[in-house]
Amino acid sequence: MFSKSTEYALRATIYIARQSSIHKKVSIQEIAEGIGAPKHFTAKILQQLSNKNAQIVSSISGPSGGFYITEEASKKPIYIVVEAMGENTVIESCVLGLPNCNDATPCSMHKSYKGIKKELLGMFKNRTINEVANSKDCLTPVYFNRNK
Amino acid sequence: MFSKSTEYALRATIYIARQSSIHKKVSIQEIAEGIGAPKHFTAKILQQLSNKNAQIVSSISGPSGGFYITEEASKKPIYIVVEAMGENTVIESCVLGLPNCNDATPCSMHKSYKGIKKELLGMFKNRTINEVANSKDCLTPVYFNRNK
DNA sequence: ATTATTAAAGATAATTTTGTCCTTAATTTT
DNA sequence: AAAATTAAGGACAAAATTATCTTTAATAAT
Repeated sequence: MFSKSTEYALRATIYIARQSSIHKKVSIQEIAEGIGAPKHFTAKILQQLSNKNAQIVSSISGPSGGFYITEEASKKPIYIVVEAMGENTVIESCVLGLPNCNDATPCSMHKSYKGIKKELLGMFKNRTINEVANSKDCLTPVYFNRNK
Repeated sequence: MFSKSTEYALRATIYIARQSSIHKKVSIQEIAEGIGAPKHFTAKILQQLSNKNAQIVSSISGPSGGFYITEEASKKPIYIVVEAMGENTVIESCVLGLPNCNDATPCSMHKSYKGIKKELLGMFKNRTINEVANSKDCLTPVYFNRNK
């Protein structure tokens, strides 16, 4: 569904948010290992998530530094991560990739996809980063990288 | 959601099915123009859809030749197109891309995504190629490439 | 038979995505 | 102040995806 970049972005955000909720900052090293993603590639993604436009994750250099997410940011919908990675179109556009598909001039799948798209969008827009990160639905202690 | 290849594959299949339902064969040229995809790339995709494993579209070389879909094939679910392109995982796997995510060891989004995934899968598995191609939901005479 | 038309197949190229490496800057600890 | 630790940023490389081009094979019409 999403690109690797966006998958990593979501996983990283959730990982950091979990640690931040117990007031822990985490290093790129730890994040990368925790989410099962290449270290330097993870670094690049974290830059995108922390830049001026996105401001989803925060960071501090130097020893005892690392990444964290403010309480304010963690109250925003998880959707902003997808948006920051520029992949909100994945959820919002036509299944057949038609640029001119809409309610007025629908493609063959438009009607059946419309409701699903709405739910999909809701899944990202109606749940905050914090809610997702600390979801009770996910009972396992370590979320990612279990098979390492 | 899907790669360009799969989008083109779905569009091409629908386009051919529509023409086949009025007993018309169509050339690569016509298909490519009709769906708004590069000609030679479309040809490659049609090869994938017509090969021994897939057998979704049929073709005949030479003048008055072209592509068509048999009545039998058009009764199969549109899902087989996605499958032939090797992208059924897009619909069937974890949103976060975790290989070990399942009901027993769910990721943070698993529960909320589960129902959506089921609907998404149903959209492709419960509708035949013919149903999608000749859907009454789509009223516009030309499905694709309207802005050319 | 020859020519024209069409798909099949293979080679190559461009672009995008993914991944790695190295240097620099910031910050803390000693 | 010096050393150590961490993120930031830029350059580069590998792989995958998307796109193009050329030749060959099949088939029909002339």
